[in-house]
Amino acid sequence: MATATSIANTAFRPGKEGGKREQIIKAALQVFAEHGLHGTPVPPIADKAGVGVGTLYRYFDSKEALINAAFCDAKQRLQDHLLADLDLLNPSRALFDTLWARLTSFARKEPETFQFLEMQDHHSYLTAESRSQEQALLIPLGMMVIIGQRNGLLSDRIKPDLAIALFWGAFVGIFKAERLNYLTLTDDDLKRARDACWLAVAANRTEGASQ
Amino acid sequence: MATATSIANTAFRPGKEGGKREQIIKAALQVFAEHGLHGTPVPPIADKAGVGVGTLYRYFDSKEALINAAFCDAKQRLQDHLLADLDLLNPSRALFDTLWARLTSFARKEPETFQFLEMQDHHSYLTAESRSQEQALLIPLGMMVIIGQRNGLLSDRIKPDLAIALFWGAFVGIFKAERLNYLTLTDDDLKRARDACWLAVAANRTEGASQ
DNA sequence: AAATGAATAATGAATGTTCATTCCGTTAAT
DNA sequence: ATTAACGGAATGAACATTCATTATTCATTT
Repeated sequence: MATATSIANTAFRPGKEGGKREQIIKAALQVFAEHGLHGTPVPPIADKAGVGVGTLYRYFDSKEALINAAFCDAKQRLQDHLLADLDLLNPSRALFDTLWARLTSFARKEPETFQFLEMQDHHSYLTAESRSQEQALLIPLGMMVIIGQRNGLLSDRIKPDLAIALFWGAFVGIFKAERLNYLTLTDDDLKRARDACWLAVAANRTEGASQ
Repeated sequence: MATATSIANTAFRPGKEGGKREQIIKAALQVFAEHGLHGTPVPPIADKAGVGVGTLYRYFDSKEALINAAFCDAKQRLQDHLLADLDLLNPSRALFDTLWARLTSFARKEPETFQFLEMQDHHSYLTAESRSQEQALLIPLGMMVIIGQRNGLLSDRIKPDLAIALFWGAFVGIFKAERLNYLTLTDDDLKRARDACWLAVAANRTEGASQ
């Protein structure tokens, strides 16, 4: 057991042809998204990746390790896609629209990745390291909201974490509804949804109303 | 007189058919919510319900049947809790607040039930009948939104299904965030979140704006 | 009332299946 | 020819489900 582990760990050279690790992660993501984490056996993943089961275990110590790798990879890609070249310290309506557009294009281009990331049950699997990956997205967004509130752009009636959860939940909700065939989302629908979300979090002149 | 063994046994009142079916469904719900559908073996469910595995199979043909029963039961309870004595055909801000308050009290009183209902992976398990249960909640809500839009109370820029998905997603999102310890929700937070959601779906004078 | 036993309910060890992981014969690279 | 990568049958553990056995009920008899 210890021997196998060290072999897999020291494998800095993934065969002669790179990309196999990637293939496996990509395949894992798709199958996991479709059948759930506990729900998918390892062999189908290897199958989809076009490698043998034994090979898969050369690259990952266990199914759990594979899950964590897939999670980190997916989260990283989402972060890069969302935050690349974005000046979060200068919130504006345009910045909000950009974020929405990027979120949308991600959910459209990689629906399985998006679904995978929203699955409930990975949290029992994730290592501390995987969990911290979560923060890398949340913290910048949180700062953006704080600044937006200071600037008077965003409503300061709800705390930043809550605003993010609300917004994120709404976004996830409409794509989940589409996936389950409760509705279809046209580009126009997405724009209207975006504007509705903006109304929820933006500073609003009718605010002082008090509870 | 009976032996010591039978005395101990009769203390638990075995044999008599009491709400055993209910017990099992309730236990199943809790364990499923915690470990996921594929993730929970049947024996722990029987354990938690205080019955033997064989007994569980007296009441349910299979694990899948149990999942469906638990799902229908949970959905029914949510529906009853949300819609009881509610005049959905007369939408108003007050009605919206009532719905929110009921949703909140449900999520607070039965967090596992709420989580179970939002789990991604039941859909591959559900029978047609279980699925139709879904509609029993969605259809009345949809009607309410349609009427609200006709009345000028709700924005008609987004279609009813989308409004519901947005609102529902936001609600689920904030409770999910709380469950994962990304935030804590005070009663005040919940009211502010409610108001933010209202802004997202309510008719708004600044509407005609940008495309 | 107390006793009986046929009918019903409950049980958990036993069964066959599916899964994660390993192991070793084969293949490709140098 | 040597070494490392590969694949998939083989292995043992965990699982869903069954079934032979035990416990409980209750209508009937005494």
